[in-house]
Amino acid sequence: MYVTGHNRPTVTGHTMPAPAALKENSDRSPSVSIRDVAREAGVSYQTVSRVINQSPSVKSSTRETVLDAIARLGFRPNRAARALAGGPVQSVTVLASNTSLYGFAAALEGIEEATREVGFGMAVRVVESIGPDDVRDAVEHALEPAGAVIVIAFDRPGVAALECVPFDVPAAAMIPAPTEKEVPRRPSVWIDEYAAAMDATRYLLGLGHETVHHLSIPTWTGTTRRMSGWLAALKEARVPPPKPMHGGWSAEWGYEAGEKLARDLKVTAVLCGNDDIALGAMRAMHEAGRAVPADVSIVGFDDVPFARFYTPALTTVRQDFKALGRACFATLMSFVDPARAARGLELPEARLVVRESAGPPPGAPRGSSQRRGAPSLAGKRKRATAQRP
Amino acid sequence: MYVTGHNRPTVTGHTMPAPAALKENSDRSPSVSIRDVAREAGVSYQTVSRVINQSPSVKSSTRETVLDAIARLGFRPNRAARALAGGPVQSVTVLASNTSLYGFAAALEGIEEATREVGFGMAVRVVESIGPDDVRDAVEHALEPAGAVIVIAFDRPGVAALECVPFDVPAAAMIPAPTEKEVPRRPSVWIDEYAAAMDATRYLLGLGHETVHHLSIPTWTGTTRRMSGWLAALKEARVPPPKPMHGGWSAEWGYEAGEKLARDLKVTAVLCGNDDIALGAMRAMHEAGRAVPADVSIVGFDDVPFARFYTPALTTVRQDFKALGRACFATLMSFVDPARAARGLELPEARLVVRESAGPPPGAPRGSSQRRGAPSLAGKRKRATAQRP
DNA sequence: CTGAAAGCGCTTACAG
DNA sequence: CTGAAAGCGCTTACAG
Repeated sequence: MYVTGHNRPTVTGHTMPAPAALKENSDRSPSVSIRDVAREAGVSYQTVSRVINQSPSVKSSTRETVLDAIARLGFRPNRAARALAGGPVQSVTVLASNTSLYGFAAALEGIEEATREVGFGMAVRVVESIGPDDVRDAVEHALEPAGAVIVIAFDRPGVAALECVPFDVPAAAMIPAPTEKEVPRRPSVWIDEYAAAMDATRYLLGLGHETVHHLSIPTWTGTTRRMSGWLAALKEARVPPPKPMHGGWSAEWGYEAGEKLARDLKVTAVLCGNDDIALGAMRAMHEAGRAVPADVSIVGFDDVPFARFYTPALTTVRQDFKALGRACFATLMSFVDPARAARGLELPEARLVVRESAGPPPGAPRGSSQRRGAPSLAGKRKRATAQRP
Repeated sequence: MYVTGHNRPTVTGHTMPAPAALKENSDRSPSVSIRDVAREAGVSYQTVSRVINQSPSVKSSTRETVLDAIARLGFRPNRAARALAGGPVQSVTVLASNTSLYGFAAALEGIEEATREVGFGMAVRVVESIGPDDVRDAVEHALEPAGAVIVIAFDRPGVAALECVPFDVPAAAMIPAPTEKEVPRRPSVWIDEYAAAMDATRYLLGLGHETVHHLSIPTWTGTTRRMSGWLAALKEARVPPPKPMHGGWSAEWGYEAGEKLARDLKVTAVLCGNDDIALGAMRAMHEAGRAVPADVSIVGFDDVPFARFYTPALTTVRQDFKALGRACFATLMSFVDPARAARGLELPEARLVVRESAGPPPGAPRGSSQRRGAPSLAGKRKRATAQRP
């Protein structure tokens, strides 16, 4: 009895309005060209071109006249023509393996905003991890209409895509923080989560936990900056590091890993590679009858928008992927159109946000919970500049 | 002591590789044109054009020769030129007020997949709700490189954007399910959640709740199909409907609304307009000391990927926005390129997914919990076709 | 089935 | 400061 039964199609198509209706609604002819504007303004079409390209060498009175004509006619330049005629780059194609996971989606938002502000278009192409050929295909396909490329290279497919972008195409990438000696081969931006991961681990240790386990995000270099920070904090406290686990980015994987960890009663604190993993791990703990944070503390990474609404609210490390997206576009612009590139961008650092999912270990003596003191949570910002060495 | 202190810039830019390096990595000259291919293949460039456009009127041996030359030279057609020369539409611009909220992001994913499959490009432009002029601006801006437009018109800014799309531009929209008499003015797709909302409400009533409250998503028509379904189930049970609340889409708003509801001890069941609102409401209940589902039952809408990992796992109504995105692109294609449009698309219906966040009201007599029987949860699918009446 | 023409709407040089 | 030329890489007709 609870089953739906519509009489209406769930997907419908309606015929396009009749041509007559079309005319009424468009207040200008489909194609007003610069020649039309030129005629209207009584100048040559080259002058119109100069005006729309903000050329400084146009008398201001002429400019006014042209601008008026443009407004009257509702003219807007044709991007295809501009691109074809060798005009400046006006669009970016973003290559990513995913567009809905938090980090990716937020980065995309940042890029979109930044492109919009300077009148760029933004195309998006998902690159799946089928194989090198497919990646190359995807890249080439994506490049066609685009002037420039941004690759979200947080994961394997992303990195593969980045490597397939021909070097004659202006490109910038968002990458995992490289280690000290690594030098990205492309203009790149990243958030270095080393210090924040160290903070988070110290915080857990400070709460009285014997050790801290780590559920890592996937890595193809065998390590991540998050992992290094975790390791460093453990080393600092002379605690032998437990073997980190890794295998996926998702809550599903976090759940599976959490199930394993839940069986070991000595596990009382887990630093997760991202909030999705943390959510899955919390769920697994709950199902195993291990209360969070009473029995086991969970700390995430990223601070997804919903983290503060979880129960318990998730203690996590905040990262500003949106700002990172903007920064990436800015560094791309510094090559493509230096004059218009954003300068002195502020990229907030990753920082620990303490909420409810971590606490003292079970049976910890009262007072040991602040053994090493609580971390400072004041928003620390650092001025970072997209620079060209 | 927990404060970060990097020595490395968080944002870096690296110089572009030297021209020499560029050459090495690009296995073809930057611009191989159809004329180059024609020369290589020993045919005229028109023939090349025919081959890349899958014209049937090319001798297959000629086609082979040309395809060979294309592969050898690494030729790929220039989209700008194709568009300018009046070639067929090859790209879509998606207009949306948001790209990261679940429904929007999932729809975008579906559109992207569908475009990729047919070799279309996809641009994305966020339309902010600043004012009609800005929307029109955004639309016109977005249209430039694009051949066609898809508007995600779930909310006000989306609807405003849709209305600004000139009728001479092929466009399709994803809209809230219209009421019986409404006739969308554009080719549109939607999910009708009436029946599922009714199911959910009946389910709650069946659990023994006196009534069901509703935290609605924003609406500009005063109602939604979700609300109608909720109302219908209440009416069916002869329960006078409590006044629905609305004000936002977010967990923040759900939290605020939940705080108010938590004060009223007679509130034992809440149907939320989406899962974010539900998450916020659950959190508010938790903070108010009202256990979910022991004291109050919460049901969401959408089934976001994390709903099953929440604690309690969220009982909600699943909607397939990704499929909706694909369907929308398919209906657009049926106008733009009927031959290549996907047919007989399957769009899963919205359906209730029972998990843990709803249960009998506090103090309910044992056995009343199934008063009206449990809903069938079997996946019901319905064949829906993108049709042109 | 294939070739020669004209042109899409712009932008760069190049002239004055 | 402004105008006349050539051409970006393709696609449509139109011819044969």
